[in-house]
Amino acid sequence: MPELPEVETVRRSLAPKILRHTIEVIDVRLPKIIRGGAEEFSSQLQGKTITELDRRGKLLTLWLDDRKDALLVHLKMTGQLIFRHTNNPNEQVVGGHPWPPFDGDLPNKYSHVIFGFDDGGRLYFNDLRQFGFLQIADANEVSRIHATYGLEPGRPEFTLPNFLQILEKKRGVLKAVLLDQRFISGLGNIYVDEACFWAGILPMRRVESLNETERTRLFDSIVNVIHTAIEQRGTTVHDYVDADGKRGNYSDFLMVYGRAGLLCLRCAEQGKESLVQKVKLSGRGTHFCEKCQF
DNA sequence: GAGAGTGTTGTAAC
DNA sequence: GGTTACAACACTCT
Repeated sequence: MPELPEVETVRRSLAPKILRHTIEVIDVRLPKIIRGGAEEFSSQLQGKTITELDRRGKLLTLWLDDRKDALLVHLKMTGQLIFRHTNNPNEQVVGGHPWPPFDGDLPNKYSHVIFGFDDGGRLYFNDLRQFGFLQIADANEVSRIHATYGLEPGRPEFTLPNFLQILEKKRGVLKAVLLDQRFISGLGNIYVDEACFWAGILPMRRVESLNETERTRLFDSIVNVIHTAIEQRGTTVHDYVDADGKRGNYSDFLMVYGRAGLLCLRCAEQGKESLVQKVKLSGRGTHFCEKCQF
């Protein structure tokens, strides 16, 4: 599940490969993946150079040429952006470069959009569940979309005072609040559960019931979880890989997510015994330890 | 082999 | 405004 650390890892691994390179060929194999129509999409991208690679929350923004338009990419649940240099001599040559692309396992049946770059590089947008999308937007539209995203861990504005200030206005179940991208952007199911664990707070608590100490612990936990997860190049549960096709290592650091029925590691460390619980909250599988989260 | 579970986001309905 | 349900989808697990 690509959340902030995964999308950031894709951004970092992809940037050196495509920045200042020009898109020569676009192959849209599943038109419904393109928001706003596949025909215009291809004609608008043809011959454009990627000049900047931004991220807002879980949304990637690939700026084109003079920053007038951008290519937006959302990976949703199972999307991948994998880059390869072609090495198959039997490929047909189109526009001075081999086409169609083929490199070992790619493209596969989930490769819905393929970009061919001027240096022979290939960018594959794969998506098993087809929830992700690609979209061309002009600078105004990009600003409007970016503005819908809330305070973001890792950015300078993500300070304790700012966090406390916006939390003050929120009501409802903590899990739902933390998943709300308009409030805090970038957290998904995995990191919400992990942050709540580190903060020692139950995700089913209502935010209005949290005291200042708990709110501060929550802030610190979000910062630490996201920071460490980026350091570890994200979490791979099923499908997530970076632009090199590599898996993320934060899977080894998970304390509650995916550990239902297993011993709580923090309790075990303190000589206590408790099993990680799993319930459904806000429509999502929610993991916690009932002994060390309150 | 049927059915549930997996989770992001937008939308509808309460 | 919070909350729930559901839709998009395909694969894995029970």
